[in-house]
Amino acid sequence: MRRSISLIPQRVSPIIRFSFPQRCVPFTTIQKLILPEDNYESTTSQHYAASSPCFLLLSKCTNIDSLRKAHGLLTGNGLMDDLSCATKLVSLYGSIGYTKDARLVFDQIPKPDFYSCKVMLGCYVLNKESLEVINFYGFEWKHGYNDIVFSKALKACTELQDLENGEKIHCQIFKVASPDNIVLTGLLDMYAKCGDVKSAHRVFEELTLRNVVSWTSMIAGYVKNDLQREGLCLFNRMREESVSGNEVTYGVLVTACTKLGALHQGKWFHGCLIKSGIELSSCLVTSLLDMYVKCGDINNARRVFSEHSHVDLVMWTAMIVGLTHNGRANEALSLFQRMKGVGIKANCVTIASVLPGCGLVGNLELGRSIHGLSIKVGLWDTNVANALVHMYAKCCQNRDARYVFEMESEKDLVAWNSIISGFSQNGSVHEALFLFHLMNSESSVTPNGVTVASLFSACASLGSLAIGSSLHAYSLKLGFLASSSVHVGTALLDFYAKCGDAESARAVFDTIEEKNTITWSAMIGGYGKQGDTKGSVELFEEMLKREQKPTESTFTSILSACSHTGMVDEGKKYFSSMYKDYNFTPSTKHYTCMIDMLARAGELEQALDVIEKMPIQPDVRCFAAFLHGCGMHSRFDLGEVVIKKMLDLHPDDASYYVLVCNLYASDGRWSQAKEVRNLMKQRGLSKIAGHSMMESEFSAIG
DNA sequence: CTAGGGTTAG
Repeated sequence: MRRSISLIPQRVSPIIRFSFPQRCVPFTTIQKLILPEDNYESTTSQHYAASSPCFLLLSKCTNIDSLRKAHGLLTGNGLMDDLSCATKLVSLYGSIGYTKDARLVFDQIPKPDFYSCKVMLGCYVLNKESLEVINFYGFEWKHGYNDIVFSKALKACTELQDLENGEKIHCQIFKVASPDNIVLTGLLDMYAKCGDVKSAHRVFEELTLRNVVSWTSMIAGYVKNDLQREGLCLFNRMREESVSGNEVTYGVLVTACTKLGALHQGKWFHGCLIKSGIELSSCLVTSLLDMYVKCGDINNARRVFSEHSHVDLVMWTAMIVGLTHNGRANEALSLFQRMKGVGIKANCVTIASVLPGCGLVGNLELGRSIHGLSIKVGLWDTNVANALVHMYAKCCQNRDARYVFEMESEKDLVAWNSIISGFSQNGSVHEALFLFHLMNSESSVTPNGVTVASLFSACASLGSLAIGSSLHAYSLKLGFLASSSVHVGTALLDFYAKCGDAESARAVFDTIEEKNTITWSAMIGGYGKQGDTKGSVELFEEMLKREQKPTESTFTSILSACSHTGMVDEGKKYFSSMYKDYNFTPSTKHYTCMIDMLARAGELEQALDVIEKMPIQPDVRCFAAFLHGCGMHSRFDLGEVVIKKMLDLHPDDASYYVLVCNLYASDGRWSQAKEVRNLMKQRGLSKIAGHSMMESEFSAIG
């Protein structure tokens, strides 16, 4: 059928016929809007007479200008009383993002029907205005419900994390309808995302028909709420019921492995994916990449990264974050530079991910330039600001940290924690404590476990038993330890251990339910610090028995414990076990322990042998340990051999000269010590004397 | 109706 302007007078258009000429609307305007003859059919609504000229006019409007023009035209001619026109207008405004205009039109409809209400709701849904969806649903909905309306309303609750309204909708669903599978899956998803896994599971169990989507949704719900093991169990059940997973399912499972640190299991899922021939979407590739890199399997991460043809921003970011988490911040930073070189533009997430790396390696220059960049291109949100605060603090730029912090209009919990933890770590312990005081007195933000964990480590470096133990009492009162969080517990344990109170440390250790390697290592180190090598060794053996995997730093703790009490044989055993059984490459720290251990025990030839044969460059601590041993055992002959070598290697570093001075002084050779001091002066070197601190006043533990 | 990367803690 030919539909053109010539048909209009013959169709149902008394209004047009009478009103347009009367109001002197230039006919050409409408002509221009309506004229194209193509695609008329495709823009018709099933609900309204396609022939309505108003509708015809509107169906040609594709941008805000033409729509506003048409809107004015219709209003001016009193055509807005027509329900179909008004509804179409609502839908069009909504489709191009003008929900406020849509609502204005909707509110002028004298008697909106079910369809027009649905269209209005659809506008909010389309533009992800979840709050409006809920408001509209709650207050204006008078026209009955159907599954689609329920689904949309539930989705809005999910996005808003609005469990309360979600529960109300749940009640309504069963009052008025027998919902279909899609509504029920939406309901399950709402509960899961709002953190109510129990209700989600109840809905899931009551489902008569479980498909991939409902299984996946339930598994994802578990994983989102940190119940990875339950998620994996459910996957087994799913397989028993012969439902096979799709790419979404595997994505969720891989994420579960990442959270568990279960590299082996994750690899197995990767294998399943390859075998099943499921195509790897970017989401899935990112999950795999994230899993490998966060589990420390950098090689496989790199393989996934380089084998994927379109590496997008999210993948780059995942890789940067993973490297940083694995103590490879420098590689992360160079990856960030490479990403810019490839022409991929960072967003807020990337910025917030790179900054911790800058703080970790103390790359203030890059940190500052990122700060500048994010201001210049407007990449700014709370997370970026918080990351900047922490970066500046880590780089000892307290003023800058404080500046960015003060500039934040709404300081959230993370903002306070960022500055407090940053100051705690850079040695500005009193500033950290002062900010904690401000946080309590001048903000509405309540501290959490992260806050006190930071402060515990601050107290540890201050050696302040008094402040630390009152903070312990405070934490008990506020319940930060009741949930037996590993983080807080380990920080507290470490605090007592570093203050030399191994007994209290052990008491805390025993209350931590889910101990991890860091917990064990801290306790092993705690015994060592107190000279209780037996305690260290026993705990280390127990750790192995419980199948807790030691890390490099666990070996540092145990080796240093052995060195304190001269347990040379045990030390040698653990050192060789470290690289033979656990495949760890010994670091300078490990070598230092060995040198210290041998030197204290008087095995100075062996110690010298270690220095000469170690595959990495010995640092100042290695030499210090050796020279200390030389002093202890009056082997100045060996000492002088090393001194010469050492000063040749590091002629400009004052700390090495100090070692030499100390050695001469320990033998009472003051004149030679003075000579070295003079040599330092000549070369323009100076060193601030180091000091250690320990509070002598002890108070009861709260 | 289900799926990817982020800031603070040991």
